Amino acid sequence: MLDIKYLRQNADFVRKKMEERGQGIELEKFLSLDAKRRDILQEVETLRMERNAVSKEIGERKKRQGDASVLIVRMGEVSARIKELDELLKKTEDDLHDILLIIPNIPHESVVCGKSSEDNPVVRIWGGEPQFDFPPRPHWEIGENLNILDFVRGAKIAGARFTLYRGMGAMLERALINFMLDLHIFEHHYTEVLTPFMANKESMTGTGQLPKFADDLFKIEKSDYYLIPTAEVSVTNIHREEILNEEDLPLCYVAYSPCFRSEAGSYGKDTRGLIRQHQFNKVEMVKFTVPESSYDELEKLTANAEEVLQRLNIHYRTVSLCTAEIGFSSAKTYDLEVWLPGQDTYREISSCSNFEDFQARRASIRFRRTGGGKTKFVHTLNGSGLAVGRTVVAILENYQQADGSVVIPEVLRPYMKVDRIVPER
RNA sequence: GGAGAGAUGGCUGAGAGGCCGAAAGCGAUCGCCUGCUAAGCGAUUGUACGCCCUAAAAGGUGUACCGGGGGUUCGAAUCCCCCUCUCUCCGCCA
Repeated sequence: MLDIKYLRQNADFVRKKMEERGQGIELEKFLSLDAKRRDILQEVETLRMERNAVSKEIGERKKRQGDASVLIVRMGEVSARIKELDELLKKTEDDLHDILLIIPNIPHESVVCGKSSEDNPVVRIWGGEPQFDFPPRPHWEIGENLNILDFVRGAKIAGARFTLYRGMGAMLERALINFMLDLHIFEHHYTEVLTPFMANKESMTGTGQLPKFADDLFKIEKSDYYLIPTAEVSVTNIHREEILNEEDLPLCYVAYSPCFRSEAGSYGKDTRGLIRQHQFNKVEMVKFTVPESSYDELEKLTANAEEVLQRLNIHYRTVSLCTAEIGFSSAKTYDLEVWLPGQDTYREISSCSNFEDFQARRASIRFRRTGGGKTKFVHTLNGSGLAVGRTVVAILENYQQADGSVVIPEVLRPYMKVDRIVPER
């Protein structure tokens, strides 16, 4: 959510930035509602001032056994008018709020203006494509041949876009979760949290999933709960409606969670394999920082995510999303795209974003400077570190062997107890 | 699921229709005092929104806020209704 005063005073600039995003917003409606709200507020507050003064007078007259009936009658009228205006005010504020909640964040000045993923600048490339003396296969073939991924039974149990992991497949997923958590906890010094996997409407609104993206979420029937689409929701909302101390910042959390996404509107896209699932595992990093250091923290966060791929020794590149591609709540986002030889392409495996105060304002997450002063909104950041299912994909495809086996990356062997997954007889 | 108790500022905790943005204490900030530290003394000490002033702050002023929403009343932290959450007991349960 943008600052209402900022929006009022910089309407033209915001309009321009939204056009860069490819977003039209209802600025005129916002401005007229905003003006209307202030008109009503002035009238109703003047009336309240009168009511407060006269009510006091009534109390004093009654105490002195005086007659207050004329005043009481008049205040009855004033109160009726206040009630009328209050209703109008509430309606106006609700309408205003509705508009405010669906305006995206303003992209940071370093974000390039673009129209599609073609325009995302590549900022780094790490490693190189592995060479195969056989045609590399896609992970779904590798996984099925090894009998570690069962797409048919996953679909039987739940439906399309669900997968059953089996044997070393299940263990690989679990090893990756632990490897990533251990790295971020012990070497990058994040605090581990394990959160609820469902969240309420307030939390979903706080991080920006609601109200605009309700269709992307799974909602639990007959309740106010939604399955989280990312741990970003539950972790960021840890501090919703809190005032933090400057000396405690930055707060850095890491959380494992399953993620649930309806994938509405992506019918027919990535239907094979693990790439696009209704449920997938992710290790997520979340930071709460002071405004002046949030972009430094974004670089560190991105480096922390990249470290996972480097330790796994898998080729990837880092891109900076252009204005048309960054998410609704984000001011700047780096995507990590991992190389998938079986599909001869790069695929997103992590997304690291600085939301500046956009989420903090929605969720009312503030901090107080050491030594006092006014409270300010923190900056929030998050990044996948990494999407676990897609990491399994990357390992299967990058570490596949001619005989159909898959070598386990060095760093995972302590977790896996084996150095290779071989086909079952 | 049943029965009961509660929710007040950064924290603890009073207040039970008007004198309440709210006692007291703690904490914090500033100042004084003290050859260190501790103690002591004095002052200040919420948030949001509007308006005035301002380049912007500061400042002034008004309104709202005592878990959330409705109601009663000239007037509600206080009375009534609904909801949420917390705690205790019973039942059920991993």
